[in-house]
Amino acid sequence: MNIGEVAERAGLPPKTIRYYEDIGLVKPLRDTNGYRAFRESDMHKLAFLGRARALGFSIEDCRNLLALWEDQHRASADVRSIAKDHLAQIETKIADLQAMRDTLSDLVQACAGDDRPDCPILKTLESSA
Amino acid sequence: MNIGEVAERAGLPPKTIRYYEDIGLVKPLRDTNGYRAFRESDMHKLAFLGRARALGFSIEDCRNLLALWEDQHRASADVRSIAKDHLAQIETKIADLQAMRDTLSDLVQACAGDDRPDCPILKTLESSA
DNA sequence: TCTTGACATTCCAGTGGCTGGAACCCCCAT
DNA sequence: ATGGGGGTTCCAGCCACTGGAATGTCAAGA
Repeated sequence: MNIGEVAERAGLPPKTIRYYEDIGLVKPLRDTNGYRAFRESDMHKLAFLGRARALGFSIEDCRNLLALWEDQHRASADVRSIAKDHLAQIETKIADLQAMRDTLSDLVQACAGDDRPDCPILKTLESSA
Repeated sequence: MNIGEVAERAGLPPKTIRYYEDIGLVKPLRDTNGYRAFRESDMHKLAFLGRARALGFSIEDCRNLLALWEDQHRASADVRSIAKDHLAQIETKIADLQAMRDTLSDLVQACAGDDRPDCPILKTLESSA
């Protein structure tokens, strides 16, 4: 399988796949012409990576998840722990963003948005958000 | 005012302030010894930037907000428009993160997290999230 | 006066996770 | 032979810093 087909099937851009090889996440074989030759197993790994990345896992998390996935003797606790940590980070991010949103939303509400210079948004940025 | 004091008062690391000068957001004077000499006005700009960044505005947004702030004849509509666009992006990010959180939360719930290899998290990553 | 230590300076490199682009090679159909 | 659509490599850039090295400056204490 060439990179184009894998890209199609895994739903990842070829560039990303090359990058993943670069950083050692997949190790496709090579045809005599130098083209990457992906096995089914490479495809599955890439699809796995695509899904993990879509859930926001970092590349390093993905690397670890992949290793656990391939390890028959893994403990599900290890997987769960990675996911839980990640979940906590996401919760934090959501909370941060919600705080921003609330503030911003108030400010946008309060601003007339006309052609006059008077602006509560700038006033707030000027001194204490 | 030296960079250390400004950093303290504006709540930004010295490195960040140097960076902001690099990209032209502030233009402090220089003492004869080569040290940056910040005026009160530089300090206020930096504090403004710190608050805008804390609300998640991009550097380019900050640049524009700063220009509007300094423009006596600005229209508040221009400020509001930047804030509204940014707000919309934040809403999108929140929604994305919430979707991730929901999925992850379900998966973490479903995973026993013991020493056995059976793991619904990996199963999901293996085929369709 | 000398030294120490806390400041300051510049410049280069790295972070994460790609993405764009240039310059080139390969293969198949016309 | 030619054209087009693959593939390859490598280098650079994105964003917003951050770390670190090598060096310079200043004020206070022995």
